[in-house]
Amino acid sequence: MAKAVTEKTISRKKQIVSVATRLFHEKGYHATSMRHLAEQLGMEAASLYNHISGKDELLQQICFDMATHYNAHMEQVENASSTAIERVEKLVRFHIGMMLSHFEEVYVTNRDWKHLKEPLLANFLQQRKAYEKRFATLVEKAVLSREIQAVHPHAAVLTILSAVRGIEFWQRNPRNISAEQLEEDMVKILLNGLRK
Amino acid sequence: MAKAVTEKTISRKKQIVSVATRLFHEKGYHATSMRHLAEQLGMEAASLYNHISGKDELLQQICFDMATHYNAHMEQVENASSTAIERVEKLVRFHIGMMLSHFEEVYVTNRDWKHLKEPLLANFLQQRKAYEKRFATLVEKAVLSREIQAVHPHAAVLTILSAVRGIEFWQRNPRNISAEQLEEDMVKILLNGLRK
DNA sequence: ATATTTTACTAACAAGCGTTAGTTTTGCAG
DNA sequence: CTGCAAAACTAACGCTTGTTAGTAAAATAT
Repeated sequence: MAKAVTEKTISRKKQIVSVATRLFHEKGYHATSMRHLAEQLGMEAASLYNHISGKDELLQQICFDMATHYNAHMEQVENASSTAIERVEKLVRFHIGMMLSHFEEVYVTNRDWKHLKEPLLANFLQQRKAYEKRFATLVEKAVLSREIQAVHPHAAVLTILSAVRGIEFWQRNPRNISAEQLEEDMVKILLNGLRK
Repeated sequence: MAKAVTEKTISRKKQIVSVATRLFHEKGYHATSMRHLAEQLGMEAASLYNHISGKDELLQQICFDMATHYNAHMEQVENASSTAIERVEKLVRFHIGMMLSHFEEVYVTNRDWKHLKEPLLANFLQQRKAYEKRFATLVEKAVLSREIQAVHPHAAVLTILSAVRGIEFWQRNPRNISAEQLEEDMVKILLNGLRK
């Protein structure tokens, strides 16, 4: 054999996914063409197919990478020794942190997962649903132990997850307020909103 | 003259915009083709151009309709005789109501405004920015009159607007919880979160 | 150094896109 | 009933899309 699937092969592929993430974020999945993507990488569109099977795969890589990342963190939070409300706060801060440090991937996943193709679309949706369920269970525990007020756990999760998503507006216009203050204010509103 | 621009002409155009809204919501702006849109209306793609100038115009109609709607309501709230926090609550409930009653238009506007073409894209962004500014001013007044805790007004607006956007997840899966309870829980979390 | 594999290239495909031109049908006004 | 405008049709345009085939260059292993 000539070269195992090591370093450079992988790094080239990762590079492609990385640039694709940026373009998908800027223009959206369907409005991004393989030719434009190739151009940004200094190559021809046809050459991309030496590294990936098709445009689909790029979106898959992004979305399922995120899903795996989220699930891994959820496991970690569930296994930590904390009160229920502390776990919820950890999740809130994690999601805020992801929006700040992995903005483009999160953004693309949130907006373009709809364009995944069918066996994987169902898989993705199921993972997302399961994640929200685990999140809701943690909120429910905090309600039952009277650490927070009586809200429907699903409504709380919905509110939290989407509030955090709003950081995308801040990313477009980050001058008014620092990332740290945004995080603190957002945690303040959401956690104080849940408390009694 | 044969027929003024009345009833039927307008209603046909509105019908087109209405179906386009549904398709844009389902598939996104770029993934929706004029041929598919026409098919859903029982006509040929070319016939659409007797009613609209192009695909762009459909997106414009949707986005600027929403912007006008929002601005009109903002004016109404500003002129109402209420405390600052009451105004904020009115806005929160208005946005929740819009997500529930005009879901598809709001969704498409939120996601696809990026694809507006240039003189109008700038116009839209400026309107959006101005709206957020007016919203933030109301929050700031509530902070200054000590009705709510000291948060950065922009962070609060960001949190509120995006939390409400999360109703799109509920729309996909409305069995777990009623619209009314969702609204009450969301208002509870957000308003209680703002209060001291 | 040679053999082998990986990666890039050029050229082209079939399909789909938004849109226009020209024509026929429909439907209301006089 | 006639005339005219609105709204549908067919056909086609130029262009872009994702992707494949075949080949040349580059990089690696022995």
